[in-house]
Amino acid sequence: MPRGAAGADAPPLPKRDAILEAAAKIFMDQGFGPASMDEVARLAGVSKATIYSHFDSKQALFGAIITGRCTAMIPLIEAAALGDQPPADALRTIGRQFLDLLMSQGPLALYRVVLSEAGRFPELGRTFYESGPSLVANALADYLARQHELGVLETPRPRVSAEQFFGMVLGQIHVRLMLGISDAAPDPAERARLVELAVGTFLNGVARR
Amino acid sequence: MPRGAAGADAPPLPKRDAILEAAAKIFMDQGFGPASMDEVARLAGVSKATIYSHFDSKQALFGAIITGRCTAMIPLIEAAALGDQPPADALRTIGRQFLDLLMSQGPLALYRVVLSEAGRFPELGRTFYESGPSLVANALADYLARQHELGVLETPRPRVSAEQFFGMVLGQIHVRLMLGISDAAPDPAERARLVELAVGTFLNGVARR
DNA sequence: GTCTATAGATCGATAGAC
DNA sequence: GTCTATCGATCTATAGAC
Repeated sequence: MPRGAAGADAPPLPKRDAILEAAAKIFMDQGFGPASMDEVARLAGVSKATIYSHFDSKQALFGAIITGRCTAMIPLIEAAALGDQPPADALRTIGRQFLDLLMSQGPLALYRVVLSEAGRFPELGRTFYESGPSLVANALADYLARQHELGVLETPRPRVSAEQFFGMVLGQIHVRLMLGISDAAPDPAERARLVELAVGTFLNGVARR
Repeated sequence: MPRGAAGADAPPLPKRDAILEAAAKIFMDQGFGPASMDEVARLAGVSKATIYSHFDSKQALFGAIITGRCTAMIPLIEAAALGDQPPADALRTIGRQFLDLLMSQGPLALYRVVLSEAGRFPELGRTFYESGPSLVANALADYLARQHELGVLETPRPRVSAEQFFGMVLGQIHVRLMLGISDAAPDPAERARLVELAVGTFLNGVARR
């Protein structure tokens, strides 16, 4: 793997970048098994031998692509700083961001591919989980722990409560989307109503009395 | 497909049954793509030509297997009759059953396979959803609608509330299991605590005041 | 580094004998 | 119905020329 980390901007290895871009598209569209190196070569405009001069194997190329996509999710999630907003505002904000993120094409396709290959590439499952679901749950858990200490909310197990809140917001939407059920995606207005209902029920449920 | 529906008991076609059993094991273990008809034939103790005399194609065999497994989930779910139990009991019961079902090997492997092939076999996604997640959500939604009419709970959108309750119970457990995260499965005592916490928060949240 | 050409293996599906 | 044997297509990976 020459040139481990290139400069900030930099198109220093045009063919290598072309391979990465083509492989990303094909792996994300088709998954590991059905994707063929011939097709990657054709889309990248290089020969198959060139691919194998940059990457050891199909598995290595796949791993590089998917790991990159997983870590690319991290900034999307870390942007959600809850600070010391009132609980209703904080939950509404992060709930809405969470729902929008989970319904967007990129993370959805990435989750699909990682799931399909979690057996063959166990470390990818952990990388995905820690770059996505775990990170967002930790962000909310930190907020809930603070509100618990402040005496505002009754959340003695903040990480569990955080997961339960996100589970509430999501309901079965993600399952329907993953299964390809038609009309599975609620429009923005309905999404707002779902988040509002979840926030209301959750806050009622964990309010200090 | 000879002998559309056999008699009640009946091992009338031993080779056909051997094929179905072997194919079920291999498809559930490996998924559609990686599974090979040679391996099915070997495990079933027949030749490949015999398989093709009973089933038109690999796709047809796969569809028969998966559809059968999906509809086999139905009795497991319809057993959950909530009747007119008090809300805390009803939610505790169905929440615990739901969590145990989602964590068991059979449905977990089936969900994994259906997800992987939802692109190739769109109708399987719908069959799975309607035999499993939708059925269990409807069962709880019916109960919540009744309690709403009785003035016990404030659940004007019972189907949404049902999905939100199940999402709460599950948290990120299913995601971790599907991704192969080690130590993803809570033991029975922790499972009981998680359900208890979800029931408490949810009922507090939707209680009529 | 990059190409063309191909080795070597696997797989779905079928032909033809019994 | 069931078998053996095989076709034809596809795939990963590499050898060898430039």
